[in-house]
Amino acid sequence: MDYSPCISTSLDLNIKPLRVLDEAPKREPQESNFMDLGLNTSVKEEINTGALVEELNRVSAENKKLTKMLTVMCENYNTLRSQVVDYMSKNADKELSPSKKRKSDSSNNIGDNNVNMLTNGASESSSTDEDSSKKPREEKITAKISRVYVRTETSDTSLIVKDGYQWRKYGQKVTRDNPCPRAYFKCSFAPSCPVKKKVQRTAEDQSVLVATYEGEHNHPTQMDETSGSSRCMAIGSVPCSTSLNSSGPTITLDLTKSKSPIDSQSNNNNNNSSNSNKTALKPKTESPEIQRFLVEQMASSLTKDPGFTAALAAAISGRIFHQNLPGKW
DNA sequence: CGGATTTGACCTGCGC
DNA sequence: GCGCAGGTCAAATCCG
Repeated sequence: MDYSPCISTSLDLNIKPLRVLDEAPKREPQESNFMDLGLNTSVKEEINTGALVEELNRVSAENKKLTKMLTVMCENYNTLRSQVVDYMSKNADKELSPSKKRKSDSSNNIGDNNVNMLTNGASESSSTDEDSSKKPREEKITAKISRVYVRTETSDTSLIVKDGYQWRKYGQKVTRDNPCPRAYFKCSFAPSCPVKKKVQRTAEDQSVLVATYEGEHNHPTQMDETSGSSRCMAIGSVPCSTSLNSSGPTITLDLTKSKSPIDSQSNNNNNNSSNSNKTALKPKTESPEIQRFLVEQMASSLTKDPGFTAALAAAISGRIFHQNLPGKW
């Protein structure tokens, strides 16, 4: 994942309404009052323009610097995340290879078993054949298996993984290799939906729930039902949702919240459209059109906000004003 | 009262 | 064939 190319971090501060650059000669009368230092108009304007250009260069250099810092941060985040993914994969292999595992089980977790975990959210997916021994052969082949790791509060004893679907618990069992009970769920949102889910805490870290999904939903999520086909509840204002559907996981980041991006992405599983081994845990990489749309939405939200534009105008004019006063800044 | 959850019994597949 | 373990069923129970 690479966030930096997705969104340009350069601020396109459209300060035209302020008329400080291209319309400096047409300054308002009151504007000249506080800068009248006895110089003639053309000299003053020259000085002001030069100062503005200088300031603009400075701000754009600062902007570049911040962009670079953000890129570095993203890279560091990616590196750390991949380390976590590796670590979890190793742990999952260990956990799922007891000596007396059933034949079908032990063969499942070799190979394309992508397991991921986020520190506080959910994650991941893969297509494995896990737990398929009970099913007829054709189901074994076609059933899509994915696994999601969800970190919960240790005090939270419920085996509930919120993923946008409605589940009905039909059984619970204590398994041999894990003292924590495993809960069995069926999708109850659509009566004909064949999807099943197993949820169990990991033996190593009981704050981590492992949800194993089996099959494909033949219906939309509840969120899809209530808000149309859009998986994002409000792209322009308060965007954030996570959901699963038959075509794969959907992650929408809520940029208005202070939580870390990690918290906002979850349930990145069920890449059912393909059986190939996927790199899990990617936030949904939208098409360039959608990315552009999101950026435009953000920009328009900001520019339409009178408070923001007023504050921006005040800040810029304030800095310009102060720069023309010696001893300040 | 109806839907969801719990839980013991039963079923099925696998290893020995 | 037997025993074990995981998965499912369904009656009992809970809860809003």
